[in-house]
Amino acid sequence: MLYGIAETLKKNQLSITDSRKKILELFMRTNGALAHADIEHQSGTEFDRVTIYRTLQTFVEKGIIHTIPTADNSVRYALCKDQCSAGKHHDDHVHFMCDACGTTYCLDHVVVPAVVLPKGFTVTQTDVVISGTCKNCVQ
Amino acid sequence: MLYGIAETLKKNQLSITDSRKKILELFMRTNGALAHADIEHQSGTEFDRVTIYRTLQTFVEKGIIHTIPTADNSVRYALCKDQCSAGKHHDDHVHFMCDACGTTYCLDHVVVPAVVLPKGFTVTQTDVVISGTCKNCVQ
DNA sequence: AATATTTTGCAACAATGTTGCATTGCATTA
DNA sequence: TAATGCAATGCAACATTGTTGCAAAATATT
Repeated sequence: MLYGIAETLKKNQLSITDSRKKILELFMRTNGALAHADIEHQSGTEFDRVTIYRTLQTFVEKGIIHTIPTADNSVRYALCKDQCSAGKHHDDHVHFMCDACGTTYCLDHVVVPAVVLPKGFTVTQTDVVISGTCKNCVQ
Repeated sequence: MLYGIAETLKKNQLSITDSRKKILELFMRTNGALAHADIEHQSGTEFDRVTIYRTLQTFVEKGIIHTIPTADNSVRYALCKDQCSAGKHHDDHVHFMCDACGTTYCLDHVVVPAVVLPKGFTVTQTDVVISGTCKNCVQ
């Protein structure tokens, strides 16, 4: 992680509040992606559900985190790397979701191969979503 | 489309009912993918919401339709081609969702490039989700 | 046509997400 | 560092989406 918590919030012109610090910290401590429910549980009853929703929204808008499409259409969020900027997220991104444990990985070092589209289609974002068994769940 | 409506239902050992016929017909008439809401609107007040949910579930289980992961995590369904079988869906699939009109296309003829994963990861399904502007929305 | 099986609709509920508004907390400036 | 302005929070209420149990209706089977 290149920036600290307070630093990241300041850089994005966000007030430094307890909920934002805690939620951002949670993302920085977590290797994979988080669902809203994960955050709600892990932060206890400390914050209102609405605050968590709004915080996640804000983080997405600022390009601090991004949403991950999953095969089961559950909403998950993960920290963005540097190439993310507000509004415009990663153009290429491989995500892996384990069918067994549900952990979602950002495989940033895996190269997304170029896809050739029919004429008339313009690409703004390519997501590769892989489901399967992760290294911790293979026996 | 290779099979007719009644034929498809029979083949999958499903009773032929009004809701199933109507919903399957809707999918066959539609080029892109459908969200639950689309189906609810297009079939009017004819069927109960619950019936639509259950019909979609059944179709997914039988391999008649499949769900499509989208960048905005909305749930969409589309007809499966022949290679789909119950439980085991397409291994490779490119979907395109237009940011402008929301239409979701199954680009079956577009080849999904192989992705090399780190050791210990086993793949069961690869989805490529592309967002952008479709051929009807480019000016 | 009669019976067995499946599917449907209703009601109730659970989970997820959104909005408005008063209160609280943060940041700014003097 | 105290006072002020602005932004974020919590609460309540609501909207949407999805699920479950069960009696009634429709379909399939004999």
